Amino acid sequence: MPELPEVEAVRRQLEPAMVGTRITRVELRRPDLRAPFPRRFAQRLAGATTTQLSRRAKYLLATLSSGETLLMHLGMSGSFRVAEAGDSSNDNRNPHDHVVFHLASGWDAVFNDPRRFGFMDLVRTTRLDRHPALEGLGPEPLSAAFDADALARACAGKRTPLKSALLDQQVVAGLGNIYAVEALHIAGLSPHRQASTIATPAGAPRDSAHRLTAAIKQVLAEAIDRQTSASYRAERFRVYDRESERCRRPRCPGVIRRRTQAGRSTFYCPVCQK
DNA sequence: ATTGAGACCTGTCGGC
DNA sequence: TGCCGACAGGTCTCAA
Repeated sequence: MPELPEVEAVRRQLEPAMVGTRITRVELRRPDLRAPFPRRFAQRLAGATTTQLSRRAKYLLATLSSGETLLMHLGMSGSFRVAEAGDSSNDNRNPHDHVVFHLASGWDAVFNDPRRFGFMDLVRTTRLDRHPALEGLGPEPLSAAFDADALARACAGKRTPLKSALLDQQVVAGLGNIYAVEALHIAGLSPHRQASTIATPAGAPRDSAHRLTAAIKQVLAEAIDRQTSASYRAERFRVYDRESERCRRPRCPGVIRRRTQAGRSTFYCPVCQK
């Protein structure tokens, strides 16, 4: 599920239950996810209060009163639910509930992750930026730091397909397969063109870089709105998962195609994406 | 240095 | 109905 907008939705869901609240106890139901939990994970969290819950790219960061920060990634299948205390123990435990944060407020924050590609670590807050998971990340796509100049600079000289470049978290941090493909469709750019073609040889942005930057911001902002709005209409993608269906661009006669790029499915309209 | 392929896991879905 | 392969919204590692 989780690209940037979904992670942001999880953050907003967790925030009221966690922030300003003490973690009374942590239940670890297995020793690892993608990697082993850090040593004494549960003990180090117990008694700490979460002062802030923030997001960087697809990572969640819980700043703790203990001077440490809990760094979390949802992988492909990770999710949280906030449950009535006790609702996750007893017989109500779902399969793949791997971590339960018992909170002083009486809520439990339960982490569930069938595929276990998720990740959790505890880091000294002062050394957070030097954590390997975070230090290489590119700009936040919704921040002012991410503009056509930044995108063009990051793509200049890259021989990979444009879509692969968008999935590179050093180019822009937080896009995943769905929204990369959606943004390219909005911008009218082929996923297969070489990434460097959106920049001049000197690394300045071409018109395509401006369009792509705007499209990325638009698609992410819309997705965040949709996640948080009550009137959530499931599935409103332009191209993702729409192979053989009509292109949604007004008056475009194209039919959506699917091709595998770097092991991932790419969906695009061969008519209006150049 | 880049870039692509494979690996990590489990669940689900379509076809036979 | 049951089995089997393909595929899933992410990232890391390794070899060319």
